[in-house]
Amino acid sequence: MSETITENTVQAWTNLVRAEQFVFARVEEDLKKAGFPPLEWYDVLYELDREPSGVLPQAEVQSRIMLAQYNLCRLVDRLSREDLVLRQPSPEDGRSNLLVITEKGRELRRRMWPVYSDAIEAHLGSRFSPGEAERLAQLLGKLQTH
Amino acid sequence: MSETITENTVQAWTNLVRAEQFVFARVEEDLKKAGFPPLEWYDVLYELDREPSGVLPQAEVQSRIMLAQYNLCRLVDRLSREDLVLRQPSPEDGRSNLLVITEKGRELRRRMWPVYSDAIEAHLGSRFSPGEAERLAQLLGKLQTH
DNA sequence: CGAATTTAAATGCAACTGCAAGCAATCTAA
DNA sequence: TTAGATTGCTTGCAGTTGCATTTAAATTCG
Repeated sequence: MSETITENTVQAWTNLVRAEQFVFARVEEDLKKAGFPPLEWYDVLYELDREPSGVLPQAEVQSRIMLAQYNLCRLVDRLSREDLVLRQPSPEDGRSNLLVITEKGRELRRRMWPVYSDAIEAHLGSRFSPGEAERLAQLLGKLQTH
Repeated sequence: MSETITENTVQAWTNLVRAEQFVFARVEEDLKKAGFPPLEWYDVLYELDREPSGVLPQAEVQSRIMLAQYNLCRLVDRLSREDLVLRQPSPEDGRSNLLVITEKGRELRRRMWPVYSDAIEAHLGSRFSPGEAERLAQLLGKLQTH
């Protein structure tokens, strides 16, 4: 038997999907216009750059950003082809890769951030009061755990 | 010069993207497990099915669901290959297609809905009180206009 | 120990997407 | 009216994704 579902829930679902697509597309568009790569590149560079060592196991990166294993594998192919990241065999675990951010990778991330943050502000932040943004973040936070 | 951006805004952005990906993936997974096609198929069938006539111009469908023109074109290829939708030349405008939902298309949409709504309830609705769902929908609604 | 399982990563294939270009019908404005 | 722009749709190509499978290393457990 099918569970009951309220109109509010359906509306929240619909708006969640639409709002995300809408805002995401605009933010990526702004980055692209500025000559930058897609956001998933930023996500990987960000995770590595905020490690003081600049190193993380590939599997750890995968668990932090939301990307299937084979997709991260191929994203790392692209990143290392551009010398933004190095892929090294782990000395501790023969199955594992270590990803190392390069200076070029750190610099790209650094240059992307002003454009990225402006885009977030323009397409999301500017539409909310501080209290609303906080409340939205808090409500959305409830959706991200099993 | 780069605009200022607040921590709350960044958090709202991050949670928006993560929550949407997280919930969307789970809802699609449930549909797939039940042997159903991707959600975009539902979106098209839904727009047509709720028209009493079951007919809409392709361009009108495109403006209602969020899909690039060439992607809708190819989605309609797939839908019509499965006899869920018919693509007819418009008698009014020689450039335009009319999309017509078939009985098979209506029936598929009807069968998908219980699985779909259960998934929305399980992955989104059940995590909120009615007031929270309403508030979330309202906040997200502010993001969907130019 | 050592066979069976699990984990990390990579890859061939088919399907899907984005981009740029194309075609044809319609609209616009001199 | 008619040249030029716009609109609706399609398509070739290159790049990306999902799925299923493979390889190799590490872990589990009888």
